[in-house]
Amino acid sequence: MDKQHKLEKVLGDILSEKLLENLATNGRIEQFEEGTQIISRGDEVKEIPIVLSGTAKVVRTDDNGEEHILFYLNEKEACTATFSICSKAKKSEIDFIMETDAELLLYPVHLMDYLTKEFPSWRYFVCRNYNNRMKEFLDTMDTIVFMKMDQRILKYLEKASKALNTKMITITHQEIANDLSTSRVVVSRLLKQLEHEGKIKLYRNRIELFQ
DNA sequence: ACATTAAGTGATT
DNA sequence: AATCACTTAATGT
Repeated sequence: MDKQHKLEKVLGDILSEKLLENLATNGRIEQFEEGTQIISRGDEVKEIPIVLSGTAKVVRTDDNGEEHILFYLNEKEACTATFSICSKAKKSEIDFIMETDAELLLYPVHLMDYLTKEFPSWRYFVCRNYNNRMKEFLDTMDTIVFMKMDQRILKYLEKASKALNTKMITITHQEIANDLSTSRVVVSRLLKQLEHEGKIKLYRNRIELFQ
């Protein structure tokens, strides 16, 4: 199968004919085995990778050599981090590694400005990629907030306990939810969790604070 | 006993 | 974490 057809098959529904043509002539398609690393932090990025099949991961390695996965890229996805490098030959902030055997389209970075200028569907493609990342980002934000909510509830109870000068706080889950602008269900669940941890004891309309 | 309101749960997004 | 859709438990009348 020639390059043009392969690209058309994977990206045909989001990229225009002309753009595919350009990608086919200027880019190259290459197979990589699982575990292959094609970009390392500090490398000068000359080609932007777009995943055609398989999965790649973008990781950041810290000073201790610990790998932290930033995100995975599946087919039709390109690394947003490499977009930002754009025309300027900048150094990579990340490592780019194959999570599975994968096929990539590698496109010269110095031609990207041209793509952005000439092809609306390329701009759309870039936005779409940014969007995917943003969604992921919001998801992780949610989990971060989630992890903090139980602490917020505990703090809230301690504050109430101090203010009312009693360990037995008369309050409903709904009221706590309103004050912390979350839902009653969430409060109930986290309170239950705190109860299991032995930090509080639950009653109807009352919460006893240990400690 | 019955209705009302608070709290608990599982499944989904 | 939020929301939905129930279920269950506690209380008031």
